[in-house]
Amino acid sequence: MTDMQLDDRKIKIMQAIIRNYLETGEPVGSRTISKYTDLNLSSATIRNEMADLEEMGYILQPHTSAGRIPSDKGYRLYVDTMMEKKDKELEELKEVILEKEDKMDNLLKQVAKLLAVNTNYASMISAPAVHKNKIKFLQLSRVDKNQLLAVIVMEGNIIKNNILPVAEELDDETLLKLNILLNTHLSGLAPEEINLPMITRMKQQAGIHSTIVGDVVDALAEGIKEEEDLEIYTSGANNIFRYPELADQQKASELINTFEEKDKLTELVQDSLSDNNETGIQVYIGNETQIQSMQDCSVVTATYELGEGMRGTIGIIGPKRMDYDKVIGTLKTITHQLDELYNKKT
Amino acid sequence: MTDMQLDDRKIKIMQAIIRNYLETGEPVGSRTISKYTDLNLSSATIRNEMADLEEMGYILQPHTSAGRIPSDKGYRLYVDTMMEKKDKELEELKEVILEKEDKMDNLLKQVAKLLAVNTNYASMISAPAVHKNKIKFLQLSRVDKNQLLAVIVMEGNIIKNNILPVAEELDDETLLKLNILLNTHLSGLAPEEINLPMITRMKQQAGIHSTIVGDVVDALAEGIKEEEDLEIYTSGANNIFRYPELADQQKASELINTFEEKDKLTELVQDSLSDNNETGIQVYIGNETQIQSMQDCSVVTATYELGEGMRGTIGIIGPKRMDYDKVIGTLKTITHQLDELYNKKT
DNA sequence: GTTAGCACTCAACTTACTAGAGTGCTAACA
DNA sequence: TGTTAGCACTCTAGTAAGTTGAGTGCTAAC
Repeated sequence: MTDMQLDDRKIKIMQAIIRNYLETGEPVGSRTISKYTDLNLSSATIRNEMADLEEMGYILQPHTSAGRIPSDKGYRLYVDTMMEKKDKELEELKEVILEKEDKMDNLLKQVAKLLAVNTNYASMISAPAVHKNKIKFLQLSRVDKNQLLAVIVMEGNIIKNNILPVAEELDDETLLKLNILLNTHLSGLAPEEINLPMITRMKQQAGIHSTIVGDVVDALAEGIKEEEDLEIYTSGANNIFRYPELADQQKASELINTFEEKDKLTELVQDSLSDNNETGIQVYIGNETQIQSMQDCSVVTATYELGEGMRGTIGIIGPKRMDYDKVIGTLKTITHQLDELYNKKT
Repeated sequence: MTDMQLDDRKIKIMQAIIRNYLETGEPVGSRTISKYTDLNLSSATIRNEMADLEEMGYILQPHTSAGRIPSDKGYRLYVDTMMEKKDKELEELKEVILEKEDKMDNLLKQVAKLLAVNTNYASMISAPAVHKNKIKFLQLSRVDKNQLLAVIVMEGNIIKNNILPVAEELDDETLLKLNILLNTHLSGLAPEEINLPMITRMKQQAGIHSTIVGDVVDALAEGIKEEEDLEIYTSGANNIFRYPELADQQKASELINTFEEKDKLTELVQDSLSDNNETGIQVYIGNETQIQSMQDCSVVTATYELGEGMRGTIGIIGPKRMDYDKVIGTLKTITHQLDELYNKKT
């Protein structure tokens, strides 16, 4: 009972079950395996082994007289230890992505779409978070009598704008002074390095215009906060209809909703960003995501990095029987491409 | 045959059929109508009338022994002539929207969501197109040795940024001069008013820095172009699962795809913007949209206007048997709210 | 340890039947 | 002439019963 071992034969059978199920989506029976593998065993023997595997929790039966399907534990085994890595089709995507947009959000949308189309699963991508990113340059300009424009350029040329209302009209000279003040104090810093004493000092130096300094700092803070509930783009939601196990009305509706609302996806992205394994790739099977509506899905995420401190997440959402090999390969490719793209541009 | 008239009684019956069908979504039979109306007619008489209405094309039978459902022509009749206008529930939404975000895209997303939640249909909203909008203010600043930042502020405080690479480093004075040059020539103009002679003149005045002037103009042009393939936000896509007539896999998949891809929606928005009827409200029933995947849907659109020349479209997408009264009411409310919001903010 | 054989199970499909809602038509009525 | 009662007919949706086939577990023999 408890001393059962995952010996070599069991592993081979397990592999055969999963491979077959990934392809067909149907429960697989003993007879199929008996032919599918090179073990030359009869279906009866396979049946015995399968009974063991079931007891061990790697496979389960939808109903008494059906074949077996992998359990979450079974998929996990497969992903962790049994998958073949293939490092091909790097080339295929190469050109597509490189010619792309310079605007960040368009690029991300394109990538999401590219992924969805290539894999036939749904995809998501989170905009890189910039909280560790440094301020490169600040500028206040007068838009009209009682409005100032504050432009903040961060490392990696991420730009934030804010319109600030002002009570008194400022002359050019004051504006210039304020700009110099702000830049000498703030540029080169990451937002999290800006502390209260620093702000107080700046306000002192700004004299009667201290409120403006306050406003600029607020604008900065807001820019950061905005970045923190990260922007997520999704694509290929309708791909879920390709997989009967996800396509019934109830599930489809909930899934579509999850893609649209995005707040659940944010959790997922946060999680994936925080967990630092060496490859940057993570696989969530079924309930491992903690997202109710994704019980019957698997999610594969990868972290990409543009320069220092700017990390985002790409993810593929599909049925549990997704083609993990291919998905992981594709994600690796794309993250490499993004790296390359960034290095070329700066 | 051909001399059949839509007399009073037929209209009343027609109305009863549609009302009933809007509520239930089931084909309605003669007996139901005979009770539903105050006409005090037997089901047999109603049957005769219904046969007429069918011949005239206002209703149809899904199959021989079922009741009747309205045809597109029937819905059209209803929307054009028979609908009760109700101008209520203006109040209910009032507060929700006013406290909202200052960032345009967030506002639009919120509005889309508000609509979807309130109506239980899918919604879309297009960002206001700015092509007629005037340039308020331009500014070039030096980010580092070989990069300039061009900020363009348009009327209504719409801001565009562009990073320009430059070959030679510019000193502060030249930069100031260029800024003055650009602002004196361009501010106050709508992008379409900027013509070639004007550009040439500016380049002349800029002397050796004429390439920069060219770059700025390009950046402007690009900003406009970007605005022209209009941004559209959607919400409530999963609401389609509430209506069995849209919820089967095939249709749902296509619809979800249409919402996601958005290019088809763009056509719709274009159309709705170009057609100027006095109310700004338009109803597309079934094939009137020309969008294949929306054959079984109706779309109601409304145009909103923020200041001069900045018009966008809001739309509700639902089943043909949508509650047209309510939808039109809600759209009117929202467009008013948007107007108000704009007036308050400027 | 492996396998052939057999009884058993159960979802999925087919077929036949029933109920009920609705129609069109005819004939009678006011 | 318009309205209505009545009736035969149609067609979907739902139910029940039977059939098929893939698959299992178990036993006994190799």
